[in-house]
Amino acid sequence: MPKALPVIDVSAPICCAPVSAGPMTDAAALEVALRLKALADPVRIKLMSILLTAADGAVCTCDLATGVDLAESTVSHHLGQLRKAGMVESERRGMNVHHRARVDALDALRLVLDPDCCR
Amino acid sequence: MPKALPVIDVSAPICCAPVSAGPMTDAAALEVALRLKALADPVRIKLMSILLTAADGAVCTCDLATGVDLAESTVSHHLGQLRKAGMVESERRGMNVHHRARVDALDALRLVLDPDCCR
DNA sequence: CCACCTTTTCGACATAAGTCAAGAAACTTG
DNA sequence: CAAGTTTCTTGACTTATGTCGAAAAGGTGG
Repeated sequence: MPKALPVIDVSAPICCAPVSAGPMTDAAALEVALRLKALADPVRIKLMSILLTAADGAVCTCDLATGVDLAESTVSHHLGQLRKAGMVESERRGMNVHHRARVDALDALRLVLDPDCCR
Repeated sequence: MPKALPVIDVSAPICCAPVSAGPMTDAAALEVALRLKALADPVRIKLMSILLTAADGAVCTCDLATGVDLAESTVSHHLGQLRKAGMVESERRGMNVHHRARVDALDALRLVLDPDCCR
């Protein structure tokens, strides 16, 4: 997998380089791929699902760990991936850290994947 | 990465299990993740981009290899991944094989990722 | 049937990625 | 400050993945 290193700030919402606006540059393709990779894991999809459907939209790490039935260190790792890709934001509340899904990032990603985006 | 094997027929368009329709089952999350994983690679994103913007919508393997500047065996591998995930369909035309993007699959995936899908 | 072209399959290799346990870090409360 | 709780980091391990070259498979035309 010898691939260019992810030196990109991928935590900001995707600017604009839809897959259907002409053949993509390598840089644009990498940017999109990095965000997709952050979501391309069953555990992380389930985490997003839990966050998106949570009552007040925010859930602490330990509850997420219970939700996906994995070690907390593993969940922390996955949350780090999602945060690095801008899909989740985290905020400390007392002893706990509450996480919430960034709907804007999800929307931006969906737009980039829209085949009709630029027609 | 000890994960359940992808024994799922992932080449059919996603049925319906949006991330925002309540906490996902493991099976649903896996199904979505497998399709995302197929797209979560810079080369494959660029291939999709080329296919989506091609004049008649279909491109042969060798032209795709030129487009991404990789060995044809590598491109064939990536196309296999995309095909297995239902993102591309391929058809033999004489000596060449022409590939085209499956817009329906892309649309289905975007719908599943829609936070407002079930509200 | 044979020479040639395109595509896929197969090995082999290097790198990336998911998982956990153990320990460090951040915070609260007595 | 000390004890307890939650979270993150680190290290180690196993498995998955992207890449290529070589060879096989599929198709065309003399």
